[in-house]
Amino acid sequence: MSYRLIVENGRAKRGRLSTVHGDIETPCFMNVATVGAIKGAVSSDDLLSIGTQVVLSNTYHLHVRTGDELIKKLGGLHSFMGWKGPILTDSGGFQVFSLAEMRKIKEEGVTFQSHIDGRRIFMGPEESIRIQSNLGSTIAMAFDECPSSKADRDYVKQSVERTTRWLVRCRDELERLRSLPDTINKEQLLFGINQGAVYDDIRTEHADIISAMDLDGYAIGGLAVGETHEEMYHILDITVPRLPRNKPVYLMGVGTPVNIIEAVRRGVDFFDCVYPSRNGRHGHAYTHHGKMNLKNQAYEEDLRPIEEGCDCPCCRSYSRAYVHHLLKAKEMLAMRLLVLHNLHFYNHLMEEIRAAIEEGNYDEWADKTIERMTENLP
RNA sequence: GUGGGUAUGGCGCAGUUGGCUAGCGCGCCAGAUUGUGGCUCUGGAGGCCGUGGGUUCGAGUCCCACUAUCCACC
Repeated sequence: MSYRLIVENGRAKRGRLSTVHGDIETPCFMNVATVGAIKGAVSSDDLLSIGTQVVLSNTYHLHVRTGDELIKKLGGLHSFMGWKGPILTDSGGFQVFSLAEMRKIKEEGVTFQSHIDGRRIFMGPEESIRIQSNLGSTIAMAFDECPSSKADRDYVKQSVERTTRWLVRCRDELERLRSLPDTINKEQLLFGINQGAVYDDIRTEHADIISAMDLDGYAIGGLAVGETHEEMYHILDITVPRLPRNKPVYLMGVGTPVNIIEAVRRGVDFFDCVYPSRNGRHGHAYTHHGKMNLKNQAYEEDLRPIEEGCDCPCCRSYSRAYVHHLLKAKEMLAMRLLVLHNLHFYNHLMEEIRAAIEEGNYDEWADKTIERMTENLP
């Protein structure tokens, strides 16, 4: 279990994280499968054909529906969903704050109501890690609080301090569980999460504190939640250099292709975002020339593939006009084809990013690619 | 044929006792969406109110005729 830096190009890193479920070439985009499935009728087999390296599932969602204990009993998440590669599980912290109602935050953890059936659930660091251990994911995320980007300074400060105390408890609990005989993944990794909203000093101080804990990786959370792109890039500029250079860095929930290219430039290794899958379900396709809305009338008679030269399962066989028709007819196949195209696009974008770093011309490649992506589509 | 009902944007409907630029849902045309509730939100286009006449300062609204359509009866 190790992260190795292969090539550096400015702050951009080309690395490899070796895990029990295989190597992850970084920078890497994790494909979001919240409840153990990519939404849009995409199977684990499909993922092999579109270059997926890592799947991301969610602690909160799997706990409130189906249940982590049942999944453990059935052999763990990997065998349950038929995916042999790495899985990262998000801790549920974000969902507790974004989905659940009537939550009460205390030092021990958070009491909230399930968005499924309204029942009261308590989740703290130990509960989150126990669930993630039951799921047997490759990488577990620390249980954190994601304060609103509009939260005032005093609140953010005390929230971040609590998140740090929760991180210590997460680490201790994972260490305890890893040594138990019936634990599914005894090599489970733990990433800590940096918070601090848009307050520079809280961000950097917190980065320093968690860096000293020698975790398997570090995430930056609480970004892309309402602040501007400039604010987000600024937080990366001041935070990433405080995190260990020889550990993977994960920017949570980000983002657009341009966001990712810019964040790699600032030293980020891991990404995840619902855009390719959610926007795919809603009719949007990502390309090297920007995002297109296939529902638009402009594509009604367009027999070209979504992107010339793309070898995804959609572009190989179907036209924009056909996808447009499927969307109008509300056929499930439209969602499936667009999600496959978008994830293929993201996964292969990361390949291009890795190649550019290896070739030593990342900045130049990034500028040129961003320019192309912000053109207006035909 | 007789009696009754209904005619308002593509579809389904609201429109007070006649009173300002005639509304709503769906659809259509666009735009948002960043650690996912197969959503949601925000804009926009589109109507000589079935036709013709009348009453009135003023008619989608009241009156007459016609046309179309629905229901019941013969």
